[in-house]
Amino acid sequence: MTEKRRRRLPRQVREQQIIDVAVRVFSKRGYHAASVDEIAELAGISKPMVYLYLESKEGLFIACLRREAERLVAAFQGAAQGVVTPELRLRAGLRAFFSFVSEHRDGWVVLHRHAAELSEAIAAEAAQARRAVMAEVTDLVRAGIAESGGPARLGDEDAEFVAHTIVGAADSLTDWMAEHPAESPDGMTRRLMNMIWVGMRNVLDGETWTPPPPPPPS
Amino acid sequence: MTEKRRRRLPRQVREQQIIDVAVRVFSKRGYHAASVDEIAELAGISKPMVYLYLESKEGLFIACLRREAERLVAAFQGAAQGVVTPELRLRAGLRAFFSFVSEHRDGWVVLHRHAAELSEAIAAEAAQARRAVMAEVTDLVRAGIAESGGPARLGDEDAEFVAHTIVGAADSLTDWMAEHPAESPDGMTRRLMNMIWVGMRNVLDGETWTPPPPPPPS
Amino acid sequence: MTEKRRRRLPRQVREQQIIDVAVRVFSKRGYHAASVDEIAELAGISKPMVYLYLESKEGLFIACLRREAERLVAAFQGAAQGVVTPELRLRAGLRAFFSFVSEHRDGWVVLHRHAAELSEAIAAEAAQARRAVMAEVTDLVRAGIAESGGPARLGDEDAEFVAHTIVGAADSLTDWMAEHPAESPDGMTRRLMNMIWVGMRNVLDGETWTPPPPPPPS
Amino acid sequence: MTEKRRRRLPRQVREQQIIDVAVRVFSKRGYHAASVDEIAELAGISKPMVYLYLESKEGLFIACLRREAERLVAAFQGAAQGVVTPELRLRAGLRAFFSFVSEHRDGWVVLHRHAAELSEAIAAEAAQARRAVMAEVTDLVRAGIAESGGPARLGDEDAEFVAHTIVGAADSLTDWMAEHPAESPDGMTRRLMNMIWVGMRNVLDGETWTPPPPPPPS
DNA sequence: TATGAATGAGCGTTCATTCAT
DNA sequence: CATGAATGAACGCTCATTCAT
Repeated sequence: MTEKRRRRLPRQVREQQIIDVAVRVFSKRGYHAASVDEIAELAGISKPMVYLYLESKEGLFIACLRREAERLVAAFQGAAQGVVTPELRLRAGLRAFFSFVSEHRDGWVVLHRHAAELSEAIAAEAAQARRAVMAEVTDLVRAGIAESGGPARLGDEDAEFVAHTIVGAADSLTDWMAEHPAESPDGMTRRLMNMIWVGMRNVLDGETWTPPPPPPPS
Repeated sequence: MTEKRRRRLPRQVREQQIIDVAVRVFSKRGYHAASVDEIAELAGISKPMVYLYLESKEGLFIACLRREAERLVAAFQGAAQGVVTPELRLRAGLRAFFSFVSEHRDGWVVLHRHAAELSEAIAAEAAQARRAVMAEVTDLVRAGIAESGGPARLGDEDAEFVAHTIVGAADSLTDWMAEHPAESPDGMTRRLMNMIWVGMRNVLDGETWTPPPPPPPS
Repeated sequence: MTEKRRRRLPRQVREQQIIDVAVRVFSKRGYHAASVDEIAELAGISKPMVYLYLESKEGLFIACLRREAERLVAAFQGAAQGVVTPELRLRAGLRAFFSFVSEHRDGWVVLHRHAAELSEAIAAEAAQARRAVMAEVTDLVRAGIAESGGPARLGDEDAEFVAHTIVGAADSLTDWMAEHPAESPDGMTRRLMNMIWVGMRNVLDGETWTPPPPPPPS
Repeated sequence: MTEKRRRRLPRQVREQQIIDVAVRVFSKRGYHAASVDEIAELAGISKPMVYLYLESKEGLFIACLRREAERLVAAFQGAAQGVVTPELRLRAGLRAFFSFVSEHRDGWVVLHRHAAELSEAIAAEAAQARRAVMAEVTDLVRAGIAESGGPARLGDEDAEFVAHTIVGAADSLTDWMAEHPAESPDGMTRRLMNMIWVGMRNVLDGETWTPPPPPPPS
């Protein structure tokens, strides 16, 4: 028998093991298609342990949500640490995001791509987790423009609009990144900064794009 | 029997009725949490009819996927019809997208936000549906820059990068839009154009954003 | 294969079959120890049918409770039909009870002997079923004494006390009866009437038993 | 650690503590719905202790059964101690019963109202416990009638019939008593003696109640 | 003496799917 | 064209019981 003898582990360790596995499985299958059986088996324990420590499938999923949200927020905050110019702070944030997704793709999927299939109870928790992430970005944006001499009248609306644009773009680009494995988080960041930095300034400065005049008939 | 006798309807009509309901239900519940029972009941027919016409739950979902993808692609194509300048074509495409989501939110959700919970068979179909949409946008982008005197050497990579950015931003902004019901598709489009048009030109022209020099020590 | 081909039966018939079996199983095992699996198997159908028709294990048990309570109350009422003197009405009621228990022992067990293990939801239903039976007896008692020239001041309390005595005695005697199979419902009734008729008159007439004086010391 | 450290207690004490709790829990929930987890927690010890001392859930229940039966039998015997006339001995026994139920309702429930849900092994034990109680009452009845000049030919059958009547009535009256909290064991006893004493004499003397003649037609 | 860690087995429930009419 | 009747298979969850310390 090559089977590993299950060693008795203290609760905290087992709990993290379970959550580690659960994030992977939830990410791969989605909430409903994931089965507690599979999670338990991959974690090398029996089902009742999962229930003993995490209460229910819902509880397990929420634990995953919370941990991954905390990790991502921590990544943001760590990245901005000590960076002074707003431009560079945004860059650092984006780089942190792309690094996080590179290294914790499952975590990001669990956090961001399960809205449709969740029970009301979980949906609330998920919304809050996503709001926490979005808030970090919004802060980055708002602080950025404020410090860089932007208009004081910057509204919440505009900042949130920009944040949604950036997060959505970044999220979508994780797919692109998956198809271009050579691309590093640094490269992604440079590309995306290039694409949005100027536009962001436009929006936050209140400049408005207007349709060009129709070309003169030849 | 006061109950209304269902009239016997030709197959095509019934099929569309079923798909209409199914899109709503799949959108609200997600693929796994949606039950064929509920769909049949809301469609006012018995379960075996669903299987007679759509083969299986998977078949039903795929039918939904295809129809909504077709509708969205058609919306893009209709919007670009007769519009000459690339800038305006992009604008028209975005406006079509936001209109589609405003009016067919369920369709968009089914198309775009169920990646995680799908069986392999469906996932392939879904990926293709999304690729079809992404291809439309990529074409818009590529054509745009080509006509507007952009570099001939424009790589597929860059165009796809930009397309991912735009689609991701637009997708994410549907959430923002849902929280700001006063905003019209036209308004959304102007805001987003403002944010990305210049950056897109930068990227496609090969200009690169570089980190600013560190501020001089005080 | 001697296995009987399951015939397709209309809902009402199947429902009664299921309840028939369920009463037997609940009676033998008690609510918690009874398994829906066993009930389904003995009924010759699959588990989902039970849930389709009876909603849940609780629903199934409540259906049993209701049907048996109705049957017993009907037996009481049928027995009293056309009997004029109160004494004979009580006798008829008791005879009906003993007949019911002889022929539907399981029904009586389900009705009367499961108080301890029921969920709050079911306990309420069970209490009501038992109250319905007790009410029949109380009426019998009250009507009896009233017509036979008993005191007008007969209180609800006394009538219920007597009813409890009679029902409790009769219930307990079903055990005795089970150990004396030769005894007929008629015989049981005569024995029990003999035992309680006079005492009942005493109680309802307000006569009170008093401890006899201590025997004179020798 | 503000938590009180459980003191190590000698086996006998712990055992009684566990049984105390178990009687309460079994009474409230019924045998199957009661969980060893709950009992252990309420007893303030860990589950393995329960198994160490009582072997199994069955063993625990049987221990409860035995202790409560012993207590009730002791109560009967203590009550009859030194009472000479049979009438008063019966009265004393009934009073002891009602007192016991007033003070140990849980014990009585465990003893008497769980027939339906017990495993064969336990059912036998429970039947024996109930028989022990019934035997006490039967003795009371038999002794009573014998001493008071009743017929020598008194059969076991009759005595047991009477005992069943009395025990069943008394049991059922515990419900009535629960709804009339003002009633004391003494009051219950007087009421019940009033109701059954004469009838009991009738039965044991061999007198038979006969249906009255039909009323003359008017 | 005492317990935290762990599990095999089973139960209530649901769901996609099919059969017979 | 249309459906009421029926089920195999799986899933979430719990429980009595034991092991290792």
